[in-house]
Amino acid sequence: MDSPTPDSVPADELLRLDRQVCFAVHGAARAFDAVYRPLLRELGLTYPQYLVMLALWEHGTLTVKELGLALRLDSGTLSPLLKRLEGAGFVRRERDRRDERSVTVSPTAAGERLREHALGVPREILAATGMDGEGLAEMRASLARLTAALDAVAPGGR
Amino acid sequence: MDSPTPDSVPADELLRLDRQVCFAVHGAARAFDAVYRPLLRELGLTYPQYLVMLALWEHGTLTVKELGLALRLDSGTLSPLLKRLEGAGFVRRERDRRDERSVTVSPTAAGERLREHALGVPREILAATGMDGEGLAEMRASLARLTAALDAVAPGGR
DNA sequence: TTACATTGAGTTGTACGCAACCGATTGAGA
DNA sequence: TCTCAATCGGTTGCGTACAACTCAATGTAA
Repeated sequence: MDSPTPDSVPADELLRLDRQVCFAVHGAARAFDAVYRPLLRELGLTYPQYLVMLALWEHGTLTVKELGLALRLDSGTLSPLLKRLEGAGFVRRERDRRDERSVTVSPTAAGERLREHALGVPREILAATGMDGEGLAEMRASLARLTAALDAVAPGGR
Repeated sequence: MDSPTPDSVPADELLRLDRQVCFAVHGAARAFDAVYRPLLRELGLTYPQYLVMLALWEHGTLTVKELGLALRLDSGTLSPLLKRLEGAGFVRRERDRRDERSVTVSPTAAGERLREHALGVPREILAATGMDGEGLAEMRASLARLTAALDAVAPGGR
């Protein structure tokens, strides 16, 4: 499954081009972070913690494994993150009695209350992008295709 | 300068949508990392270190300040990173005699030799994206517009 | 020239993200 | 049943990234 690589372009040239592509993706990711940070700071969350809360608000209870699949994070990232969320009082962790290997994660009452304060975040983010729903959907689709192609090469997902 | 935010869409809905947008960007960035990692591992570089070397191969010598502007990284990230590159023997750091506050960074002979080994990387990345130059250029432009809009809200860049 | 603000690197502390590994639990085959 | 592989969560170590701070060097205004 080879791809269209113009062999006419000198590798020298590509040493600049390839940077711009991946560089643009990383730049956008960090620009997003910079917009999210002050908003989430008021909630006492970081962006990855916010993602976890979004998943829990939607599903109620998830195992660490399920969270990892949903957010593409492994236990090395999730374990300390969840410990901090638990320390902040937003989340409760308990061993699944039917499978003692699993740990279920659920929002506490404080975690549910936090949801109300988070409702305003998405609209501010949307406004900050300066794009409409259509443009964002299109970009999301493009990024999904790109990510899928990259994933096919490097197994990435956990 | 308000943006088109459809107030008809319930915030509830947005709590899922907004995740997908920013989430897709982060996902693509991490998928890129996963493809770069094994390639750069053979060179003894991480991706941010690779970016520094790209900049130095292109410009020969840069100050820490200039590197920070080019890569959007602050001294808190660059200082230890450059120290590791220096420890690996790819880079030389010296105080600028005309302005003792500045530190200039230059590739060593080993750093220059590394460039030859890095020439193959971009083509492999390009192939992994499964996209042609046109598609990538278009995506890059979209991401640049998005990043610019986000930067206007959160000063981000250092 | 002397205060004072500014600039440029560096350091510290916190939080991801990944690789590599560990221990306990569970499942599956001989 | 008994052994062994697979699964799940956790920990450690390393390398970013950012905020907040320090310190030396430089620029500027009185």
